Amino acid sequence: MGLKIGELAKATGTKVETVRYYERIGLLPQAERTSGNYRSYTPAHLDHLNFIRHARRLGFDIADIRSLLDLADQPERDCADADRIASGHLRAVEDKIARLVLLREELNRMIGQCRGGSVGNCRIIETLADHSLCRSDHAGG
Amino acid sequence: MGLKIGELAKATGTKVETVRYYERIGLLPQAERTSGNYRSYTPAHLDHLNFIRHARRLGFDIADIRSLLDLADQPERDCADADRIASGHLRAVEDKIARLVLLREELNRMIGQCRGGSVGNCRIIETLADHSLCRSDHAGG
DNA sequence: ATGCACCCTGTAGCTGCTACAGGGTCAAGA
DNA sequence: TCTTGACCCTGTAGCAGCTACAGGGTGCAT
Repeated sequence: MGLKIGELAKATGTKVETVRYYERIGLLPQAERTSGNYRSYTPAHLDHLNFIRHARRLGFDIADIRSLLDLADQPERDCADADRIASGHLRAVEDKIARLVLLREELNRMIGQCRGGSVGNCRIIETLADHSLCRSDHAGG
Repeated sequence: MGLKIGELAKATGTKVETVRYYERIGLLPQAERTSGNYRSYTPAHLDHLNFIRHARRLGFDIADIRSLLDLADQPERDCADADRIASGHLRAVEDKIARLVLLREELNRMIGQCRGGSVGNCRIIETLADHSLCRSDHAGG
């Protein structure tokens, strides 16, 4: 009657192993078993897993998803908790972007200085080997 | 005479365990040992580790750093190899930024729709639970 | 009876470290 | 000489979030 794990996986764009993993870590509730010991999933499981997958695609980590699922189960609770989790994640994403943008600039600078030729006078290798750059984070602050 | 591991670590802003890890995976050449079985590092090790740390700070992975170190050891080789590695990494960084920017927008939209109140009508939770969004990547492409 | 697609459990691997446990070494001080 | 304490050693397990086996069982069709 219920969905088999492969069907659930296909319906949500998840790998079978990942579904089992979510169950093992307690993110997805245990499924009933058939007489042959196959997992048998309900539409509620489908919703649950869709929620998880969507949150994962948005970059939420497992701990956050646990909290969000908890909240989703208690409709009377204050939305502020969900807001806090999402905003915290947004800030983390913004931080990551900022760090990557700096990185991109530094890489661009490095690559832009490479005028071809042999490794012996390659600016890329030189930059990486440069002593004065090696601990700029420590020297600077 | 040479540097002890703690001294090398301090001089490069690395943890002692990390230095041992780099040696174990063959990224940093083995050090001589003292009579008491302590590792004894040379200035060449210091240069080598500084190179590694700088490349790591720029986000290069271990495999790339291995290649870059290889290149740095062969000054007669064509710089294009170094350029290829660096440019490939740059592209990966740009990809990551692009994906995170999309993520940021989606998170912003989601959070912006939250008008407070109870979880029961929280747009954040609703968005995550929304079926139509759950496999948009499949549906759309 | 046989083949095949699917399911099961358990465990190891991925990246780049980090953090122990349980010991040994070495220089300084009492 | 003994002891303290900072350092060093090896080996192994843990983090996140899966992924990929090995080695077996189930269920349906032929």
